Amino acid sequence: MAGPSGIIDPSALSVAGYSQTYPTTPPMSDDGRESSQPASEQTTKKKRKAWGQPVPEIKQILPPRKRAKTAEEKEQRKNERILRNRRAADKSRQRQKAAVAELEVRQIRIERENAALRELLERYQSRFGVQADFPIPLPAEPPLVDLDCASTPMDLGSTSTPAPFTPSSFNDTNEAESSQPTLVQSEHSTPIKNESPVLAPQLNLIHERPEAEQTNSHSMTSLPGFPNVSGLTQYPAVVLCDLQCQPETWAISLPAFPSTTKTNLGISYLLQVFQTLTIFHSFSTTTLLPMCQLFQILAQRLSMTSTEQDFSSILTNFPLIHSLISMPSTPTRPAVFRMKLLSRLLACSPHMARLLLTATDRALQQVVSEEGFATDPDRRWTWSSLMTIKWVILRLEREHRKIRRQVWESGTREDTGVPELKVMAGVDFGAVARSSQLWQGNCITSREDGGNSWVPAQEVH
DNA sequence: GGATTAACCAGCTGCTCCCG
DNA sequence: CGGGAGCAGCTGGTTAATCC
Repeated sequence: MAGPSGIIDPSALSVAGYSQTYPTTPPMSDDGRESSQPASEQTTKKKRKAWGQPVPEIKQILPPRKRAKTAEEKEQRKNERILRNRRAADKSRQRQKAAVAELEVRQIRIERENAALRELLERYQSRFGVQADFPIPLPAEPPLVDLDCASTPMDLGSTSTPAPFTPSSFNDTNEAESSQPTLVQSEHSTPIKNESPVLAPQLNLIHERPEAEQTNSHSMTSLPGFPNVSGLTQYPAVVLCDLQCQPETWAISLPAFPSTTKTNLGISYLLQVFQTLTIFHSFSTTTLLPMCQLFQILAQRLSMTSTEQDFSSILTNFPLIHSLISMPSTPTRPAVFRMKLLSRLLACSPHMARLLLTATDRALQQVVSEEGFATDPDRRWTWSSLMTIKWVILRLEREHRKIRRQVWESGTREDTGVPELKVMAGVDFGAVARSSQLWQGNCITSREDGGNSWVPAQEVH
């Protein structure tokens, strides 16, 4: 066998390893099958040698690439070739087995991951309900793609299950265009619903249409962490008014295979399914779970009982909050700053402004302390964005205090309604007014207790 | 010295044989 | 009968030998 340097390793050519396997006498002469062949057949069809023929011992080592001249050298080349070929065939089959084993392991792994993701999806659907046009997953036990039989991956999609997952939906240009973020102000009548492609349609908990509220009213209130208290418990959901996105943006369905192709599509199909599930899994872990966590915090009336744990969660999920409030411009859309979303977020809790300001400060420290701040345009944008958020929080909190004061004063006068103040653009007057009414009792109680548990954020800072 | 030729080589695969 | 293993043939790349 020729090594890397082209020198034949005599030990590699040794037939000692085969001496026990091969009989000393060729079986060809023993079984007589060779001799029983007609002469004409032997001449027309080349007869293979008997199985396990011994290879003669290598007498001399021929230099590599040196042409065999004599018959003896040619015979030796032939024998060397036989030995090399035996090893090569063995190696090839080992590789083949390893490849099959790897595919089997991969299949098991994908199936397990698929099951886990299905379970996760079911949990989300049981929590947030199922939207009619949201993709329905494949059956819990999808039929395995049998490459040997006539069934093709296409058959999987031809079941009665509607709208299976397909990554191809991500490539739908129309949908992609329709989901382009466009707005800054989060008004109801604006296409703001398209602004947050990072959010799943399952998060469309509170609809602005009464009928939609009725149909989905169970989704949020059925959660253990979302007590069914009208008013305050809706604020986290109200925040979501900004976050709604078109369900079709997230229509995930499995790729449609050309019906004519039947070979090797099973593995390709599995890989695509795996890719889709990975995308969904990433989305779940990076966005859905943090969002869910945030909403639970907001729903648990952190207004009066803000804890270190709440702050820790806000801090942990601050990048997500940041990305929802402020998005840099892209070649396809201008920069977005969701002022109204921030206003609604602050209206969720009297502590929210303080928590957000602290989280913003920490984020600012982190951005500035990292190396390359001055040269990295992305980091500079983050810094300016955080500074903007900080300034807006302070401005909004000032406006919110005006509104709260107005609400409380009108409440003490037992007026029938709260006259709308002239407030800064971007302030969600309604959300702040409603939250103020809800907190009023608690704050009064706190004051009566002689405590000073609630202090407006701006007074804290 | 460049072009051509043929041996060499590795890898793969269908066929066949052998064995448990 | 299924699986392991060897043989033969094929393919594509490399390289020594040969020719002009």
